[in-house]
Amino acid sequence: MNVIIAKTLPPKAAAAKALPSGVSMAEIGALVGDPARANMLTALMNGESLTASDLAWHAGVTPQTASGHLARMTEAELIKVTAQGRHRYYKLASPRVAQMLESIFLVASDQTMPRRRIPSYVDTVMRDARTCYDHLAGRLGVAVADALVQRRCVELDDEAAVLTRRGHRFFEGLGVDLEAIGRKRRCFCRVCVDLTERRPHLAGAVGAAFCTHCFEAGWIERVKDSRGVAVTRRGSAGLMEVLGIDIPATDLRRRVAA
Amino acid sequence: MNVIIAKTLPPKAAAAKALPSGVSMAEIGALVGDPARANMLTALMNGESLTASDLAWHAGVTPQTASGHLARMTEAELIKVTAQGRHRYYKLASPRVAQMLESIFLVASDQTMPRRRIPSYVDTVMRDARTCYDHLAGRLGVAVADALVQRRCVELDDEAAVLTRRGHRFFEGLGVDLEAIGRKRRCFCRVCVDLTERRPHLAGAVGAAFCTHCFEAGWIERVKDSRGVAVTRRGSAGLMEVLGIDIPATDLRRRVAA
DNA sequence: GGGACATTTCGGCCCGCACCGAAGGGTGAA
DNA sequence: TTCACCCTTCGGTGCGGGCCGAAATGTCCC
Repeated sequence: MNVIIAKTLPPKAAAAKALPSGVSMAEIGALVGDPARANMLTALMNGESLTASDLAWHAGVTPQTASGHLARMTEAELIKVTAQGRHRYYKLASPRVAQMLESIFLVASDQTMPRRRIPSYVDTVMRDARTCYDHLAGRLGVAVADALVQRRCVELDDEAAVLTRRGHRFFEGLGVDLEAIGRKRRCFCRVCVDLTERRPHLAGAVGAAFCTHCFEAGWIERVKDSRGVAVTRRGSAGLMEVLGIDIPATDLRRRVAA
Repeated sequence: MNVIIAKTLPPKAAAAKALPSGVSMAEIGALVGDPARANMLTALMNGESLTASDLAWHAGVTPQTASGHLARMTEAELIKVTAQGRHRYYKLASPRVAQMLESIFLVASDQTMPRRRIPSYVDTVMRDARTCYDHLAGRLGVAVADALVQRRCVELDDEAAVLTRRGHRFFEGLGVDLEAIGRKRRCFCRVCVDLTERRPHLAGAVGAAFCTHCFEAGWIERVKDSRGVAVTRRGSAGLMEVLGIDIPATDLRRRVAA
């Protein structure tokens, strides 16, 4: 042990002693770093629970392979499982995990944007409207955010947003229970940069509450096997009435025909 | 194209056609998923630029191995390189990347918290005060945030924060140029959950501006080979005077002795 | 009870890649 | 020019882990 040691002390040993360090971060990264697992997590990003078989299909692997992946992710507490009959339903363990995936997505989209891919039909639906774990995204999400800003219901910026007094009244008028989610007077929301639109939309508690409202009011419906959502006729009318935004009802005929 | 096809269409092919999907996310995850690279990224999380050799040391690998890692991460635009003489300085490519790493860290700390590790001296320094890419964290960061809230300079919640009018005056009194960073009247900041304290502290533009001010005023100094920062005597006095918080100057003697 | 189905465990194959030693540009100092 | 140093590329080794086939467990339904 000489002076040099202090500088050349094995970093790995040092890292092992340290708290949340590169190693633990690497474990999470490695879990997300496999295509099969990444596809599973992506499929779970809409906030729903899916069975092991569903996830195997999304990942494009056999059930036995998927089972191993799911066990590892459950062990690491990235996902949670609830047994129900002979099915086992998996979902993301927490909003924190969803937020992490979201941020990884965002970085990933930075590099993949340049090399253009052929937009598929699935992409079109996704671009129009989709859920981002618990809130709205895509053109719909951005349009809603824009309308809320224009009506002075929220003020927003690159990093965060705040619900104004007028915004409170607006959501209460819609029947959204702000007391349950919002603190005292002020109610903050997180801002989430939209992958496809490259513009901010509303996330956080308020974004989630509005999204829930849209589902409950029958304004939007989940599209099977996709993170995309379809805007119903009633939703199109409702959005126009409430926010003055013109979103045509999603044409599902091509989807249905398929 | 029949009905079955729509359901049993090879998911991998579908993913290839889709936009930012599991595959691109997996690429990023895989990069972060290696211990050596994760340690490098962790080392870069303080926002500084480091040479290839420094990073090799932090990763605990030989220079030639590190070189390969750095090339891959540069290629993926996770980091940026600037040649300077015979040195090559690497730094994180963007705040977005830093934010992603931060969120991965947060998830990673959730799982590693339960199994207690022996707190090393490095941990102690880190817990007291450190930088989180461009803003303050640790006990210092949380104390600053608390003091600002108590003085009604900011209002904050789990997701975001907003600088009040009084807060504007406070920072202007400190000589921080808010015009450069803040929009009109309102100025938002992102909130970052502290890894060690498990409580929110100030991030975003305002957090970064305050951190910069602390460095420029000589209140804090970087600790070599660590993300930790040391509070100077002047800093201790300054923080007491300005925010009324009692942070003793960091005792570096043990560090110097090493 | 028997058969279909969901899910898991086990065993073995094999590809990818992290690692290092050796060697080759490039830059700076003597 | 020569040496020292930083960083890179190349070649070969070894291990981890993702994959599937086969088979076991458990659940639902007839």
